[in-house]
Amino acid sequence: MATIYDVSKRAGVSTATVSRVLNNNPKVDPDLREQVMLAVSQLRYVPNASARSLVTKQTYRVGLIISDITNPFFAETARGAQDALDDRGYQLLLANSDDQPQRELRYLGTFAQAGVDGLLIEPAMTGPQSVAGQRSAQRKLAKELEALGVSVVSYSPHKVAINADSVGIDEELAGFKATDHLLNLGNRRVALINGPTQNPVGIERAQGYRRALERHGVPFNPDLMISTLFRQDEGYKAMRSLLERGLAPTAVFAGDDQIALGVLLALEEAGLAVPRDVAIVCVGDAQVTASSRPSLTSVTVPRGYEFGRLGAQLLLERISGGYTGAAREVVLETRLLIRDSTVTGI
Amino acid sequence: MATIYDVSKRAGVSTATVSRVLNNNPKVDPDLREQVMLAVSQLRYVPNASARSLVTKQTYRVGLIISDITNPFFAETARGAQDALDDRGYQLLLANSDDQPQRELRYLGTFAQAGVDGLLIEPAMTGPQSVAGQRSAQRKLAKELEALGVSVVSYSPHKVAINADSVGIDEELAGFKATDHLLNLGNRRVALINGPTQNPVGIERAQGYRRALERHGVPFNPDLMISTLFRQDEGYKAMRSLLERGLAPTAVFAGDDQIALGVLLALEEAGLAVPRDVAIVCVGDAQVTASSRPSLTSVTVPRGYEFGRLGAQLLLERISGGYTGAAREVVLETRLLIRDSTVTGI
DNA sequence: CGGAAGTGTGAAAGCCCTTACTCGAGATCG
DNA sequence: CGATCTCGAGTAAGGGCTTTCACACTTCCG
Repeated sequence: MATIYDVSKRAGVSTATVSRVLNNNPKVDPDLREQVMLAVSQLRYVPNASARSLVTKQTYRVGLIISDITNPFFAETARGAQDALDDRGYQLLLANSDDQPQRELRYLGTFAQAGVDGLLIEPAMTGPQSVAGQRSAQRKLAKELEALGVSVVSYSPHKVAINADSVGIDEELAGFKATDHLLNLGNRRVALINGPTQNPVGIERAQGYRRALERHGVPFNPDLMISTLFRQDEGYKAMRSLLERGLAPTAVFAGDDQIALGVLLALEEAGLAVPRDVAIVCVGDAQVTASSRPSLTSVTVPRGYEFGRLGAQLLLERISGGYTGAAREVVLETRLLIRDSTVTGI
Repeated sequence: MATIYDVSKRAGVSTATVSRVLNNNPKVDPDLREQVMLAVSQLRYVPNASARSLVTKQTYRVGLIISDITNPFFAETARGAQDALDDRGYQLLLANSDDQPQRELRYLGTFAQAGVDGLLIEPAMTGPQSVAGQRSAQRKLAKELEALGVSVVSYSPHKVAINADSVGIDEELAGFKATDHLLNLGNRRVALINGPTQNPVGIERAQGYRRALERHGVPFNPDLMISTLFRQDEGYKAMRSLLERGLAPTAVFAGDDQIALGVLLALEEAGLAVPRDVAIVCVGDAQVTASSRPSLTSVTVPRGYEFGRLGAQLLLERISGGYTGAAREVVLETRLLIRDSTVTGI
């Protein structure tokens, strides 16, 4: 591997000049610049990123911590983030927390050591402070995040650390809209099959669910609320368990589109018609919910791609020093799309 | 940020000793070791990865170049790879090539500069040498790969560079099996809706398709072969275009499960029954193809997760010097699963 | 035409680690 | 008990790059 020294010798200049050329410093004689470029290409010289980072304190690397890349939403998030980062020459490091706080913390450490310039994080453990145990976990994360000393953008409606921007949707409202729709259609036995109990997104959607029930004067029935994972197979299992326990609801609010897909499968298997026997609403992606059969009524979330892209952009602004103000909270809009899983024949 | 020097001062030892402690060098007095550890935690010291890499020439970073993380198969691949790497303290850098050779090459450069220890790559442009234009592209990739000088594992049945291991399936055979099944059922107008023309996987599946046609004495009809992307929306469009042009086949071999899902949608929309009017086979994931309605007959590929995990393991063996031999080719088995999209009432 | 100001270049320090190599002290042996 | 060996710890030399600072050379103005 050729070094900057080799290049400088070949081009007959100092390493300082080579460095200037490589960094597009304008104060370099065009002739010399050309000589240097020539030497660079002849030697197939590639600057050593470690050495460079050592002095500049910049790594051009950003960490992304999500629960699971296998979830299509996060795959899109990753894609959006990567595209945005790539435009500016940044690289993306991937980590899957599986929604486990300790894994999240571990990756935080790993990234700290690797020296990332910034961090995109979908926090596993921040939630409204009212929830038991959440508070200390949240504090811990915030502390770590601040100790890290890098820019942070979180995919959560909550401030995860001082000066950490966030992009998300109003999860509580989404949950409310979904449940409200089912109740408006006359349903009274409305089940909620949700993500993990400690997941902030799940928690808030559940709060919206309960607010809607209250609003409509329907008592909350704990038996009808199941916490599982945001995955198709888990949604399937949860719905089956409801049916097997003789708790069949007239409507299901599925925590996300993956769960809804599983619910659909379980109902079909049980010979129940959607929406005649059981109606389904979920919070999820417009495309995904449109292409299932029957199509799913959903409170649509902007595509994961948008989340990724936007988050990365906010992050880059902070990294580059383009923005140094207080934490920004970007709240994207959701919309109720009524489709075949709640109302037929539209 | 504290440095190793700060730690050494506080612990009353030399930086060398601190370094030894940090790297678990056994030749350190237990007392000193403890003092050092204490100082480390008091100062919240985190070693600088750049400085370390600069001297050790190791980055503990591995690059993954795939066409698109948004494809569930590759999301799983990424997950599998990340899990395997994580076990050994390695990090994963993500890049999406979109199957474009020039993007692939660009990322190769980026990774070279960033200094990865190894590379996992799903090559966009290597294919059988008989295909026009492929050969030079293939050479170029191989050359770059070798110039990079890092260990490489490719997700392709072809040797992508000297000493590059690979893990994949026999794509040609998969294509053959799928098409053969359709022909055995009596179909004669069998369409192929495939991935990009320059994609090696697509190319080979297409070769299997043609071999099966030949075997059954069915002439190849170029009109029935469409190249698109391995995506649901693209599969949908392709099927629609076939129908609109009055080229409706009696059976479709979909290049992958995503395409198949799109085809299914288009057929349903056109009021065509599957499999009565049109049968469908695809190469794809056992779960995905099982959960569509109707379920999809498919030549099942091992889960992306396995690919990811296996590839990463091979790579780590090479990186650590545990294996230094010739290129290994891991060919995973495929199996034809007959389901509702070709035969009803089983 | 002398001095001030401006310009492009190079020398060298320093970023934070790892790792020969050196050295002193204690253990071992004849 | 002195010579030899062991072993743990420290010294110092880099690893490849950026950047400050000083320096030589032009250019410009009074």
